[in-house]
Amino acid sequence: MEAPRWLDEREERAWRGYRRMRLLLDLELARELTQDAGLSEADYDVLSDLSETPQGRLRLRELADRMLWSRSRLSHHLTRMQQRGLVTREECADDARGSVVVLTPAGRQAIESAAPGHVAAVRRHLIDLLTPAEVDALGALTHRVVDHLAAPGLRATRPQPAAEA
Amino acid sequence: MEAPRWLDEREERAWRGYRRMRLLLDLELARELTQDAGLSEADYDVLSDLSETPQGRLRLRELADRMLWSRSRLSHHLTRMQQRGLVTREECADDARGSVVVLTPAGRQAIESAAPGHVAAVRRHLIDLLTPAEVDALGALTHRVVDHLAAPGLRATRPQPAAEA
DNA sequence: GGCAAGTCGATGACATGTCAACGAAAGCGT
DNA sequence: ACGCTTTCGTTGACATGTCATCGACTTGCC
Repeated sequence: MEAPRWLDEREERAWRGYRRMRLLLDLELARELTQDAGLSEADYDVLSDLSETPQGRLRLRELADRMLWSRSRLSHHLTRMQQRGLVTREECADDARGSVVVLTPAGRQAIESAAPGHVAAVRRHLIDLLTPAEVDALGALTHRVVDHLAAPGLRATRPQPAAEA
Repeated sequence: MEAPRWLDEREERAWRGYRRMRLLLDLELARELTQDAGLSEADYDVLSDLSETPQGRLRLRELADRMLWSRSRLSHHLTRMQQRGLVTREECADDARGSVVVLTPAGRQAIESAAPGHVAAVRRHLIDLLTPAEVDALGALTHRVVDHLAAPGLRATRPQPAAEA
């Protein structure tokens, strides 16, 4: 504790690079997505997860867990998306407390027309800039960090982080 | 357009891993920072950049550029930090339009007592989980992406509206 | 000098995210 | 059957970030 191990030059470079990439990459991807498809990244993620299910429907809780979002955040966001006609809410048959989020035709249309451009942007600004070895390294490293954060005895205050399959 | 090149399995793994890491790592670092030092990540970054200057003072514009923040965002945030006594604003001698952000003693105290814990958290949740080769790879890859985003004729380098022909 | 254009920073309106609290409905143990 | 606890989703208050705009000042050009 007394003697903090500061980051050495290479570690510092990696850490600063990561933070700066996060900022700029997000900004650019969000900008293109808004411009080309009229969606925010949050919208895209919601629609994307929904469209990956056979019916285009998910329990709100299930969707929140998959996205690692708080239910509050998802609920607020769905309200806004609902007003734009991208999704609807239905009552849940098995559990009268719950509700089911349902992709509307407009919502499916939106994600299907947005996806190719978005994937292309991810390629152009990230994936295609990396060597195959770097892609693998990034995959390995990020998953290790995620497992570390999701697994150990952290939590304490937040009943939030849900592990997933 | 017509034939989007979707991500293959390894690319998908890297991309999803990155996004998930970003979410969880940010959440955890912010949580610890708030709990241990009463600072948000934004606060930390502002104080950190300020404390790296000899005088602990910077033009607002200069600080915004370093952080890649919009001036609006910085101005709003400084107002809040000012109310908490972490920084003050002074008029700029050379340019009557501008103002200078100044680190207060309380602000310096805050960053100095927060830094060791924060660096330790960055190590614990990221750096120390990586091999030296991965640290270098992450440094290389992120800088390449950042250069790509900042360099080309892609309109704005910063959150500043650029003229478009 | 004087005017047009650009830069600086602040601000208000608004979009989005967090947090704590709530009512309703399951679940659980007895 | 009955309470106690937990889970579900919503909500309101608030923190934060974005965007457009403004007034003040500087700069460039004639």
